[in-house]
Amino acid sequence: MTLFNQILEPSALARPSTEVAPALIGCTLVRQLPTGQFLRGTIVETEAYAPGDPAFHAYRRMTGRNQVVFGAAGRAYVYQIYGMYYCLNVVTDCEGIPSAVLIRAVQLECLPIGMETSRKQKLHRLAAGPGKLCRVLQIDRNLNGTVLELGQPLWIERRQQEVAIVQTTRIGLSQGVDLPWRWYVQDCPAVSKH
DNA sequence: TGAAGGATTTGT
DNA sequence: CAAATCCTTCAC
Repeated sequence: MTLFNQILEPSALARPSTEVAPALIGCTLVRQLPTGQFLRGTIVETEAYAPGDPAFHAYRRMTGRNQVVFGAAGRAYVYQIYGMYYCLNVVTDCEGIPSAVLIRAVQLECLPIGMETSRKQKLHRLAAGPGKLCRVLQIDRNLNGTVLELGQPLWIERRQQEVAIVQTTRIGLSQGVDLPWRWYVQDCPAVSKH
């Protein structure tokens, strides 16, 4: 029996974020907790952030917070937002080119252990949004800079089936609002906003 | 050293 | 529509 699907080859992420973002739709995000428990979800919504993009944290210059997105592809960029949530990005493109893909929503495969009694929420809404996703997968700043590969706390597995993808503008921004750099699975109930 | 504001979420 | 909540960034 196969325990894991084939992980993404590193070269799949070493491309511009606007190519990687739609390519990640349908892939599986895997989180291994310190307890050893695996949490798995299908990526159903992404956004691209690229050089010259005024909405990007790396728009102006390298800082302590954003330095990981200037590095090589294949690491996690995790930052805190509004003092209480975290957002998970996948660093893409080549070293020296700030570039990342925000993972906005995943469809969880099953309810995490211990959540049965805590909340009566619909499974497909538990990770519908970048902040909710990090909350349920227990992703915080400790995972910033983590290499996304098998055996690490986070990794990504290749898409098994084709899905219908919709491309639109990004959400929640004050700048770069017209760039069509958001992708999501058509008619998917786990997407943050349809 | 301080102030402004944010790639969000939730409840009113 | 506003609060929650705190870190990052930029200005002085």
